Amino acid sequence: MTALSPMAGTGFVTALPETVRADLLARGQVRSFAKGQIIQQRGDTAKEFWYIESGSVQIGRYGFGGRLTLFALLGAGDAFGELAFMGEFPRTVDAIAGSDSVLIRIGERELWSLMESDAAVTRLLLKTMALTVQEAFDLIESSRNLSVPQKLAQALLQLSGNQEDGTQVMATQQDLADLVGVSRVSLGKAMTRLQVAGVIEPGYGFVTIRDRAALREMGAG
Amino acid sequence: MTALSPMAGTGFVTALPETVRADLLARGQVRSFAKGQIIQQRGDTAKEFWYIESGSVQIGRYGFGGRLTLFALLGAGDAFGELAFMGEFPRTVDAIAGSDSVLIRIGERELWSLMESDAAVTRLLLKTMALTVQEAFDLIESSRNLSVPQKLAQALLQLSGNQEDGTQVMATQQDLADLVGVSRVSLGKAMTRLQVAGVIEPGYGFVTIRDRAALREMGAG
DNA sequence: GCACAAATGCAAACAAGTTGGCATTTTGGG
DNA sequence: CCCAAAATGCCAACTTGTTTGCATTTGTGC
Repeated sequence: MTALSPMAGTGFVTALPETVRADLLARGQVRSFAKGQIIQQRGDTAKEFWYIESGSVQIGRYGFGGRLTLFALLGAGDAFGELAFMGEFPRTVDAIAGSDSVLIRIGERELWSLMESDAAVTRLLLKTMALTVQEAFDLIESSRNLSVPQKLAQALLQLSGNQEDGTQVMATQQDLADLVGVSRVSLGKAMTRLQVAGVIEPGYGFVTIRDRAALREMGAG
Repeated sequence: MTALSPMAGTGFVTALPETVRADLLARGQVRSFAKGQIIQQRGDTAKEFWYIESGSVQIGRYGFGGRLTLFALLGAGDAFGELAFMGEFPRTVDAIAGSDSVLIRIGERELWSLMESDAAVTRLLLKTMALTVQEAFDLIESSRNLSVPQKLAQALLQLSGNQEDGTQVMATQQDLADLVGVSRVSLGKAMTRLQVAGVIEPGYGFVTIRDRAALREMGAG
């Protein structure tokens, strides 16, 4: 049911005051995307800002030889697209619908006008981006210093958000492998290790979180 | 002579209009740091913003077992500290003087007031942070998909800024290893490979860039 | 110029992940 | 209910990088 991410939970939109949030979403347009459909591509000059109403979105880059580097798996309540918007350069990441999804598209004009009318929006945007940088640093640090099981534990922790034990994280082993940055084989092995430790239970296209506390334990040094 | 970085060159301060820049620096206080001295530490609640007048600064994290993960080697003209400032959370990275350095400290109040008096400053800050995120993503992508020689080539390219061939990058192999995220042994091997290819010339505490074009070539896929 | 610290070079044993290939299981659509 | 596609399990050879330890070179301060 859940599909959040290492970069999710910054919750820019959900952190907005309710009136502003409603205003923003009211100005947006609803768009549907089928699983696997491309929402944005590297090089696109469009500057929309997206809010995920339902479904999930993969943020990453298709590289050399079809190789995929995922930076985040976003879920309902998350937003993305602020980078090209703020940075004033073309999109530098691809976004693909991870499942059938409904997004709300907020145009450049709408967001700018909102920023001008409410300073809190700007400040929140800055804060959100600062958090994104920190999380990117976390990703780099763990990718360098942790073992695959540890990285998997961390990824699963964040993917499962703050849900209680028993939640299912909807992601295939390939998804997780692309996210963690290892081969499917290595990810499978790590999965088995977490399973025998009793902290997770692998499924077909999902993973059941059995023991978040233990998972947190394993993810640390 | 040069000591820039993977995250440098965003040049927030230097990109400011000259009058604004002078104003900002005038409001700051000059501070000197000896090589190896700690400028800021994880967990610090201070929110200063720093501008590097001369010298170099290492941005990273000391982890488990004294292990160091470097995110950037900054040089004169670079600025840092905007993350804790914007994000409103304690420092999440350590900053250490890589050599004897002179920094200009800009307090929280000064930066806020400047942001309020000039909207361009805010916009530039947003743009700078967006760039930082992109560069962090680049780091993640290359750390996953490139070989050590390729990563070293990229690091050296950025460390050497836009200087012409023949510049020296002031960094030890250990520095570069921490930056690239590999052991010193592996870095040494990669160094040798770039050397026999004729693109660089290793020194004692520095590396001479012989052929930037070829270096760029090697850094790509 | 000498002593000592810092930086580099090197080598073998070891650890971790990748690749490529194939078998098996599960799911969902007709 | 069956079939094709998707997802998972597994294996062996291979590649890459780490670790440990020590030798050598280079620079610096007295």
